[in-house]
Amino acid sequence: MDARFSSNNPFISEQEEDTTPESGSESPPSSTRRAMQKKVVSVPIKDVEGSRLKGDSAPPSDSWAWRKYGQKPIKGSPYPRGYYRCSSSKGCPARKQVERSSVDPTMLVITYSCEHNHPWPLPSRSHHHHNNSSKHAKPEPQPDPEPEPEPEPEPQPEEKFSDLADDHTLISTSADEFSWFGEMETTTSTILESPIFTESCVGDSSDVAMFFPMREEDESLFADLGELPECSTVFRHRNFGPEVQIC
DNA sequence: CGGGTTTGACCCGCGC
DNA sequence: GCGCGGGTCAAACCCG
Repeated sequence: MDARFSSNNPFISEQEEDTTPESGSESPPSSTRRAMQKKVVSVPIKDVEGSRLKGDSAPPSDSWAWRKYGQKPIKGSPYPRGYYRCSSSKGCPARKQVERSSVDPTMLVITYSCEHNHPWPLPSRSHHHHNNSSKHAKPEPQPDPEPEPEPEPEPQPEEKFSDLADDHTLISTSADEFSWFGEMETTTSTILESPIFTESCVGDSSDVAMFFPMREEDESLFADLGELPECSTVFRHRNFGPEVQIC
């Protein structure tokens, strides 16, 4: 497994493409085809640690809140695919699909989808602004009641924080995850949120409005993140520090 | 009580 | 035209 990690090349397969509006009754009569930016991120489930503990499709909850709205078994994959919608904001079109790699059960494939001109979800810090431990600040689902064949990838790790200590791993995960967002814009001193809120999807409704003021709270946000293993690690390694620019 | 997850059903697009 | 597969919604249930 080291090979995977050693592979400087992240497990991230970025690929943006315009997707026409899927079925869904969201835009029923509208023949408006919204170009959806799709990004696929693959991360070692190990990084996601909690996944196994809480559910198998528990993605590395970045700083955003996602609400699971569906799950379906995918043909060709022994694992089901979880559909998540951002619950950070009300009219957040951002969606996230989490599924396990059919080839690498140890890999978690997260597909982010966002409309070309829509507001991105914001850190759900408001949700966990008071969480300092490994409570439940994340939208992590409960134990996986799914009958997964589970090719037996990992033997039930005993170390829960060990992973957290693994910065390398985390970096590959979170960093890359956000990286794709950054690619939309500059990726120099921008953090995950910058690009996201900058142009990807922003400027729409009151939801966003409430986010702007948060700018100053960013520090607080990071403070919270500091408690979060994933985020904290990422930021630190990135040397980005608590400098977030929502817009 | 509120938020979130779960599960089944429905709908749509595409391929044959 | 039918079937398959994928995606989303909605109701019910559970947890905090």
